[in-house]
Amino acid sequence: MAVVILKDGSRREYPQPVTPLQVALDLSKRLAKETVVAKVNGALWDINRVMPEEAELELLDFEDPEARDVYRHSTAHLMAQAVRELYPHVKLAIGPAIEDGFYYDFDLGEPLTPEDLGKIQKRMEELVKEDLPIERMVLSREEAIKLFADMGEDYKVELIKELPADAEISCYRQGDFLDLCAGPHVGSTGRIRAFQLTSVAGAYWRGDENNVMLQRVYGTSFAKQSQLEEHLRLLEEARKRDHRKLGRELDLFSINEAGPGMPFYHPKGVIIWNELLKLWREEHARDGYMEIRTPQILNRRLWEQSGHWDNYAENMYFTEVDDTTFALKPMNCPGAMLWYLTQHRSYRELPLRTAELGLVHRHEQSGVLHGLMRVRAFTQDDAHIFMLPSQIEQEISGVIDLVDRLYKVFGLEYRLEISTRPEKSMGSEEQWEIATQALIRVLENKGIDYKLNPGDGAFYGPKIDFHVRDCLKRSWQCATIQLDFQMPERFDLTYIGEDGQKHRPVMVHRVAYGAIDRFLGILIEHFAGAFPVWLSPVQVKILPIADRHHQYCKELAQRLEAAGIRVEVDLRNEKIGYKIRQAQGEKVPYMLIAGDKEVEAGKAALRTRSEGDVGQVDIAQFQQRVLEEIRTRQLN
RNA sequence: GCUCACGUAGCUCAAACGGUAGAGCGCAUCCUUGGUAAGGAUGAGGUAACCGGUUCAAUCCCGGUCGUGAGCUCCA
Repeated sequence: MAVVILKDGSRREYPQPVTPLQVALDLSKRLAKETVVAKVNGALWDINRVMPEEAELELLDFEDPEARDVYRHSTAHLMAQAVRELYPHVKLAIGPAIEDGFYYDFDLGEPLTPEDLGKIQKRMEELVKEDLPIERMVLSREEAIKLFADMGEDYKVELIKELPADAEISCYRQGDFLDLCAGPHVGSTGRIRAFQLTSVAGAYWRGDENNVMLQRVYGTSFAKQSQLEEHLRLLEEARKRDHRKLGRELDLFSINEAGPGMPFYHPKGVIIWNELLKLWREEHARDGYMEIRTPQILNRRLWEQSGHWDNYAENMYFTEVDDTTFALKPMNCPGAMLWYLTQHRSYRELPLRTAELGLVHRHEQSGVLHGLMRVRAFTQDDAHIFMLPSQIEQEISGVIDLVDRLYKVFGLEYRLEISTRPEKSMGSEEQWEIATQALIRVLENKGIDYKLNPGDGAFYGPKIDFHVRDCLKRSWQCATIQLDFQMPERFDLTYIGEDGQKHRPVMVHRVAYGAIDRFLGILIEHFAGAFPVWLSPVQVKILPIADRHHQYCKELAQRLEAAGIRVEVDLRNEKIGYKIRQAQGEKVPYMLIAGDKEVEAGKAALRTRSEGDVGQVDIAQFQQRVLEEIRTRQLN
C-alpha cells in the first residue's frame, strides 16, 4: 500500500509504490505532458522514479524555476549525448543549467566551429524523436570510479573522487549514453521540445587558466517553440541595443586603439555626460555635499601610506619625473584624506560630505575591456563622508535615498547586496561586527530587500552594492557604499570631540552612478539610444521643405535655442522624406517641419520620434511643452 | 592575462585559389525645390592594423606585435 499526498492536501492510495508520472497520468493527460519534474517530500525527483510508500508530491512544470533548470540540464545531457556520438573521443566535463540556458564543457582536443554546432543540433533533434527514456541508477563509489575510468572519462573520475563521503552517487542513462549526474532529469529525450545551441567558447577546466582549455557550448531550451523564438528575438534586440554600436551610430563616443579602454567622448556624448552631472550636482547640493578636486598623479609615498602600493600596484600606472615615482590615481580616497588633513576638525562640523568627480586610471586586464562597461580610464562620482561613529546609520541611509532618487529619474531597477568580512582583511572583529550590523540595520529599518554576500566585502570594510540590470539581463554594479576603517587610521585622521580629546572619525566611500562612463553605457542600452528629451543631444530638429523656408527655420531655431532647447536645422538639399528618415535614425525626439503652410500660419508641423506626424502646432505652446519635459526630466 | 576567431574606404561588407582592390551607406559638387522613413548625376576617399619572413612578386602564405570580439579568469 502506497500513499501519495498531493499539494492540495488530497490523498491517493495505490496498491504499490508508483512514480510521479503515473500519478500525473491519473490526474490528467495534459498535466502528465507538462510536468517536467516532481518534488517528493520536498526534494526534486525524477518523474519516472518510484516514490517512497508515503510521499508528499508536487508536480512542477516549466514555469517553475527549479523545473526550468532541470529541463535545461537535461538539454545539456542531450547535447552531450549528441557530441559523444559525433566525436567519440570526447571527454565530458560539466554541463549545468545557467540563467537563460545551459552549457556543457567538452575536451575535444580541437575547437568547434559554428558549423559543428549545426551538426550537433541536428543530431539532438534526432535523439529527441527517438524519445529515449532517461533512467536513474545509483552506484557505489568504487563502481562509479571504475565505470568512468574504463570509459576514459578522466574529468568525471576526478569529480567522483571529490564527492563527499556520504554522497549518493548517481548516473543517468539515455540510450547507450551514460553520464554522472545528481539529477533529476526529465523522463525521456522526447520531452525536450524547443532548444537552440547559441555559441561556443573556450573555458578552463574548473575555471583555472593553468588547466586545459575546454570547448564550452552554450544553448538554451524552452517548453514551447514560441518561448524559444521570443527569447531569440530578445537576444537580437539586445544586440541592436549594444552601446558600442549605438555609441558609434549616434556619434557619442569612440575608443581608439591608441588608448585601449580609454574612451573619447564626442560632442553629443559630452552633452549627455554634462546633463548627468547637472542632475548629480543638484541632488548632491540638496544633501549638503561639498565638491572637491584632487590631483591626477601623486607621489609614490602617498600610495605607500594608503596601502595601494602593497595591495593595488599591479593595477596602477606609474611615471618617473625628477627621480621621483608618481602614480596615476586609481582611486580618489587618498586625495580626499589629504584634503581632510588640511585643517583641524571639530565634532561640530561632522559629518563632512565631500564629493569628487575623479578621473581614475586602472590597468585592467586586456581581456576584460568592453566598450564603456569595462574601461581603464573612467570618472567616478565619488564621495567621502567623514563622520562620528554615531552618525553611521543616518549617513548610510542618506546615501541610499540619494541613489534611489537618482536611479528613479532613469526608471532603472536595481537590487542591493551587503558584503561582509573577507578572509583577507584588516581591523578588529568588533569593528567589523558593528559596521556590518549598522549596514543591515539601515536596510531593515528602511524595509529594503537585500542579498547577503558573506566574505565578499572590501579588505577595509563591509559594503552595500547596488546592482542595475540592463536589457541583456546583465547585472552591473553601479552605486556602492563602503565603510572604511583603514584609511582614517593610515592617515591618522582625527577630530576634536566634545571632551577636547582627539578621536578617530568613521569614513565611507561611496559612488552613486559608479563610473559615469559605465552608467552612460547602461543608459544607451536601457533607452536603446532614444534618450528622454532632457538627455537627448539634439532635442528638436527643424526640417525645411524647400530652400525658401530656410530663413523661417533658422529664426525658429534661434527662438528655441534662446529658450534653452538644443536644436539643429537640416538645411541640406534633400527631400523632406529623406530628412525625416535621417532624423529618425538619430533618434531625435521632436522634428519640426516647415513649408509654405507653416510659414503662412507662423507655425510648424510636429513629428515625434515615437508617434510620427502629429500635425501643426503653435510654437509657443510647443516650446512650453518641451521646456516642461526637460525641467521635470520626463521619461519617454 | 589565457583560448579561439577576426582586423580591407568614416560606417556595413565584397572579391581575388599570390600579380597593389570593389559595392552600398555617408561625404562633396551639380541638377532638382520636392509635404512626413531613401529624387538623379558626377566626384573625392584605401601605405589592405603594424613589423619581419618566404617569393620574381604578399592585402592574400608563415611568424611576431598591437587592437577588436566571444568566453574564461580577475574586479581593492
